[in-house]
Amino acid sequence: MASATRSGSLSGGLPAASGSRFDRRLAKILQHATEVFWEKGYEGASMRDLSRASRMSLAGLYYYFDSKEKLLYLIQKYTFTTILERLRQRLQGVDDPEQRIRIFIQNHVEYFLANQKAVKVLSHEDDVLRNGYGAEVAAIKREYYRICLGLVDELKAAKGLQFSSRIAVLSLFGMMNWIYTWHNPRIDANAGELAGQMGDIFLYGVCRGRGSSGPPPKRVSSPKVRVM
Amino acid sequence: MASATRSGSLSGGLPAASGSRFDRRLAKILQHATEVFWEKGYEGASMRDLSRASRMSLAGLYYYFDSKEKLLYLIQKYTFTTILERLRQRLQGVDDPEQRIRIFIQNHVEYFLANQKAVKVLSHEDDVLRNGYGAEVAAIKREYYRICLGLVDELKAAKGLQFSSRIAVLSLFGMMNWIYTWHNPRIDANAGELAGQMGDIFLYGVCRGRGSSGPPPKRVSSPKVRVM
DNA sequence: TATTATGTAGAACGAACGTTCGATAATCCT
DNA sequence: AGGATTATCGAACGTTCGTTCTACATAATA
Repeated sequence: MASATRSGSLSGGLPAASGSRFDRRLAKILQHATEVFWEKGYEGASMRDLSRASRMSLAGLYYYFDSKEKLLYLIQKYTFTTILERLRQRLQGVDDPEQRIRIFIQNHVEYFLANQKAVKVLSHEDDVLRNGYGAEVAAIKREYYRICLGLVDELKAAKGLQFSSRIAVLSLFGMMNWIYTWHNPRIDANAGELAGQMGDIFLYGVCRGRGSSGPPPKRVSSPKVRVM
Repeated sequence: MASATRSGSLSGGLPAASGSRFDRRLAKILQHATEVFWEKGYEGASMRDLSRASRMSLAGLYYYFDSKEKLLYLIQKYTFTTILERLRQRLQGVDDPEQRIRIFIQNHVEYFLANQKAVKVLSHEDDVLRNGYGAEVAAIKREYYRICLGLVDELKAAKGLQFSSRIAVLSLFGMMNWIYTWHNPRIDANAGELAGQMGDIFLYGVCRGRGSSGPPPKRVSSPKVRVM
């Protein structure tokens, strides 16, 4: 008789680490669960794995949330909400469209590198949440996408460019979201440098590419190929 | 007493659809399995799901392969081998570095869109294969990456550019591999157009970005942020 | 200190999991 | 046609799954 929806600060607003005893314990469990989901994937991770990682009995876990699915929901919602909140803060007071896009990239990459495990669980277990939970996380994600789309549209307007905002934005997300599959902190650049380089590729790419001045690029003709 | 390693053409070289009765049946099963893995993920899909999709009994399936893991291996190896083989064919006889990169992108995007389901199973279930199977697929993937890295290095040499090939290539892979998460055939451009736009972003991006002429881009200073 | 919330654990539930076995049906050769 | 090989099946194996029940410990309140 308790669990899940009661969480004072976690389920409603944010921070997890401050708050009631309940909240703090739940936050710890979420951290451990994130690690396990990161290692084995959501479906591949068993409640017994989570129990072992949290050093709490199987039954004890269910005092804090009422299903494995809700656990994933809490992780995803918390992670995404945090990214979005920070972005809004950093965007305040900056007007130059190019700079605003750089801030977006910087914020995204920085968070992704600092919280690789959480964001893998966010990206990789994208479509396992059903119904209400899924819809809620999807809504936050859509809002985040919409903001980036807005930034790109501002840039287009300011510079008089013409290209598909949708494809540009989704390509940018691809660059950034893929990082978790390859980044090696021992050999790869840090977040700032990485964000800078991706920012360069993206900004120079869309400013010069298609619709702007310069000769039309030579495209590739696609041969007829049998598929599968 | 049969299964798996006997497959004449599937396990050794390619085509799946031509060959012995055994091979043809196995190919059909693989297609159905791909669909199921695509829907539910590898861990989330049960052998009973596969049985239902293939309209063959649970036991009957095991006549064709000896474990669920091997099934995933067959799908991944076949898919990846095909992409690589086509790339090699298309690259033959083309010398211009920029054009060669455009061919790479075109080939990748085209295959990804034509085989979205197989490709998701390839990307998404990247690290579930263990030991021998995992190593073999990883080797093909590394070879594919190495080719792309080579193309970018050719471009750098030809144009006297300076930037991190590794980051550039991995960003490009990110753009392309992310497609399966968002592409909607009803509203999004076809493969050729998509490949063209991504090619533009990438090529203009790396040619102008960092190290080339022009003013150094204004970067973003990263504020101190608490994380988690 | 007695009493009430709050937190934890052991053991078990039924269901679903991947896999195997022995028997049967379909197909192929001669 | 008849025997051998190839393909398929129902039924079950032993595990592991997510979840729940009941009982017990700890902390907060009075």
